[in-house]
Amino acid sequence: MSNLVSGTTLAEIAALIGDVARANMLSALMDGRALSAGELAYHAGVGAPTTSGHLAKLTEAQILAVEKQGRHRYYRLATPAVAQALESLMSLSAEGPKRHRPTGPHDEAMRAARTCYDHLAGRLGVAIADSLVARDWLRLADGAGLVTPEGDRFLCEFGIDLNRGSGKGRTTGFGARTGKRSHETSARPLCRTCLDWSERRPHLAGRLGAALCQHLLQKGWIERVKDSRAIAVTPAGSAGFADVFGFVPE
Amino acid sequence: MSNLVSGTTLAEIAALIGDVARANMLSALMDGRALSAGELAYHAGVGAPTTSGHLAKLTEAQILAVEKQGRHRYYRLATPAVAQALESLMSLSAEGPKRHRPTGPHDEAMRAARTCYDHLAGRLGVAIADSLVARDWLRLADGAGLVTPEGDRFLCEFGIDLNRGSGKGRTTGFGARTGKRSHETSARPLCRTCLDWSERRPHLAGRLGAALCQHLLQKGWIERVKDSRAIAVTPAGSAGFADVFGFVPE
DNA sequence: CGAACATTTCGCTCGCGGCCGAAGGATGCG
DNA sequence: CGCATCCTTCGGCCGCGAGCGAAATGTTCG
Repeated sequence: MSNLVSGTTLAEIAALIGDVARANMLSALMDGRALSAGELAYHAGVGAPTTSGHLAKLTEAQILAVEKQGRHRYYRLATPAVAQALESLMSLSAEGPKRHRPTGPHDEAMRAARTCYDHLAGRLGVAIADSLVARDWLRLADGAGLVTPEGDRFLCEFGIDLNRGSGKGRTTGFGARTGKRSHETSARPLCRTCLDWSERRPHLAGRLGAALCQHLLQKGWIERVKDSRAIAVTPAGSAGFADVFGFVPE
Repeated sequence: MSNLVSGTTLAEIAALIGDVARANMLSALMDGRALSAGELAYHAGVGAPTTSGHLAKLTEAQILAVEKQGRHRYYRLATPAVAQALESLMSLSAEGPKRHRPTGPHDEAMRAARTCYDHLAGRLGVAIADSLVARDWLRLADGAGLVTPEGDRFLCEFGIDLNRGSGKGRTTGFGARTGKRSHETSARPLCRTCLDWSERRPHLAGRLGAALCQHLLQKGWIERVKDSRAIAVTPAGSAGFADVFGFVPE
């Protein structure tokens, strides 16, 4: 055999994700928040001891980070790169026409709108991306997005300033580090797109995606659904999306 | 438990990758070429029957595509999305400072320069990206890259026209499909970056990355190393890189 | 056609790893 | 303090699936 190193490490990391219990935990953590071991046990559908073992492995592999708070231990995805890897795996799994997924009611809510780590996904996320593109505020190509000057102006008015720290710099994290000319590097705001696993179309990720999601939550247009990654559009949001983005979010 | 669907499907796909033999096969296929079942058996380090079973599973899951040619069966990664997912998993596995990897000689060649599906990675890939950024021909931010007008001019002179089909449109594949305004969408060439698993720094992927790799091969500056994803820089390449990109490729 | 080769199917073994119950820290609260 | 809660460690059970050898299928030659 030839390249041992990449094969085994790839297998190690994938095997950690490739267990139903652990995958359920990771899915639950995909909304970017931290959950306690007990909550994760519930999501995974296994007992506490089993959960503990899984979490130890995932933490050891730096897939999760842990923060102890009193007698609870809160686990979260260690880095944005982890979220990105998980998302790309999920889009793969949607590939085959295969057997139809049961599509429970809970599932349907997720398809409509959900968070994907720090940004919006589902039909809502795709619709927002489409809207920005249709207005020529954003141009997508090759897995990346470029905010046009008009788009930048709109976002500014809307309350998002990409050139400042609105997204808290949590994303992949270059741009500031690449050269010593960080001020110049992001002269034109960029963003990353992310292939939506339910819609099979791109939605907005990266700094822009995170800033948008945060801003919409803050504006009260959308809100998190308890105990789920699903997102609900408020009445104010319905009006707002129609008015500003030109679509009615179902 | 909450979201069954995403968890189980995520686990299914990850478990397929999370086996040493299969991961080795996938790693071997990461150079974008198609390999026969026999060759894959060799790379995986297992016997022919075992290999056959693995390949059947991977094909069934649409991770691989198969093409029969005579008495051989050639397998390749089914889509660019698969390559992207694998790459993101590999960058994850490099995260931990953990135990030092053995770093065999073969491995060292891969770290110096290798192909990553359809583009260049390793120190060479990173150096090219750095060079383009340093000359302000390319700006990186947020996992995406933007070719500046000067950069576009340089690439054109160099023999790469991003606005035409130099990359054969094999990448993630938006841009042409998103709106009906494909001609306008790529008014300013974009590209995707890819976090190098050995260097922990971004290199160029997407259309630009693929076009560059292809062009450098064609120019004879680099060539594939037999039976490996490693890439060797030719004498012509050494001179060329120093001349055009301003660095000596070791 | 028959020999050589590539790949698959079948039947089997065996070891890794997920799972739980019980017991052992750790932390908070009255 | 003493009890309740949250989490972990330990020991043991058990099933899934990777692996191989032998034989079947298919394909290219001479």
